[in-house]
Amino acid sequence: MTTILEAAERTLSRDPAATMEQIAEAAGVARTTVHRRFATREALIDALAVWATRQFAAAVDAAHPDTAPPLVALYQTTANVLGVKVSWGFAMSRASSANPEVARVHTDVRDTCERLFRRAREAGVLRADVDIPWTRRVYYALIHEAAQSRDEKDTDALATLVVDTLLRGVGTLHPDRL
Amino acid sequence: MTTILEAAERTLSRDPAATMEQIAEAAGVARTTVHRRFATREALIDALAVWATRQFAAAVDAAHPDTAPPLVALYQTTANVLGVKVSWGFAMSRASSANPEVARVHTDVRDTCERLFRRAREAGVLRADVDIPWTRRVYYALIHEAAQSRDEKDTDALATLVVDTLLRGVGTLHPDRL
DNA sequence: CAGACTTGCATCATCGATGTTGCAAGTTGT
DNA sequence: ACAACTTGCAACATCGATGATGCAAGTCTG
Repeated sequence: MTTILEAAERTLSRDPAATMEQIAEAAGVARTTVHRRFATREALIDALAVWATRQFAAAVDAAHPDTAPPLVALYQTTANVLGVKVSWGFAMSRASSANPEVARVHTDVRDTCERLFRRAREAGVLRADVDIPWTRRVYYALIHEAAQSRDEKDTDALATLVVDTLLRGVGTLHPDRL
Repeated sequence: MTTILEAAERTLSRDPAATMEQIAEAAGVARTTVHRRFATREALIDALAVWATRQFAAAVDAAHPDTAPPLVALYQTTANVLGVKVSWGFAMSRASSANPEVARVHTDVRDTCERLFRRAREAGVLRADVDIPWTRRVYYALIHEAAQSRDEKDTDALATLVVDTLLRGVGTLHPDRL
């Protein structure tokens, strides 16, 4: 059951157009067996998205993004999300899914994320002039990029790298002086 | 001729799995006409990639990334590349193309980019401890993200945003103090 | 105007992926 | 050992996309 979902994730993250045959092969079962559990290809991808999205929601939740101090929350959320994203990269990329539960979680997380950044800005962690939606998009992009280096570093190191890069950038210029 | 390529870009950037039919429709011609110019779908995408890649190479070249002062080169390259990427986003995403010319340009640009960042680091524009490949990946991701906001801002404003975010991040923390 | 060329349209063949079903063999639980 | 369930396999039907072709109508050029 989850064997097939894991195989689908592995296969589809390499090639989003992979066939049911390839997925079945990766799972070590016959194609008809896959079809017995998931009537259509769409149903399979949907189930995959739901499965990963629940873990995503749990990961965000566990970081207390609305209550912990902004910097702590940011780091913790990043680490938790990276943990999920490394294993479920394809499934999590299906943010604009037809499935209402999946769509809901993603917009909720997006809102939570922007709330967190607003708190961070008010706390003086972010500069007063930064644009919140842009900040969120950059943050997502950094997480995505970091998740591609699954093999090189562990989740905590990656989270540090992401937060560090997001807050300080890579330059030497002092924030007040540019 | 370029009409079809432009239509293909428009259509495929919205849906990478779009059919020849949809592309033809977007170009305002019959599907058979498309097939007369481009024998196969693959050939069409290849031609599209080549076309965009040449503009990409020219855009990078025009910014003198190897000779201008690092910060100037970085800004100029960003602006030029954004100009191309906004119009040819799909075609430029085909970096790992089977076509040797396309592949060549992309690896060349990648190298040029890392050289530029190394120069910037030596000039003290980047911190001494930053990882060059990671910096480049973040830079690419920022450009990609900025290119999605085609409508909201002009290329120059986007380039400023990208370079600014890359160098300073969004936080208040002083680089030396974290 | 005449010839060369391009286009649209209708048609056809092919192919790969999807989804279904029946059956035999194997596994699991009692 | 027996019943219920699951799996693999083979076969089949269907569908959409791709690619090819012939022909008639239109455009452009000399």
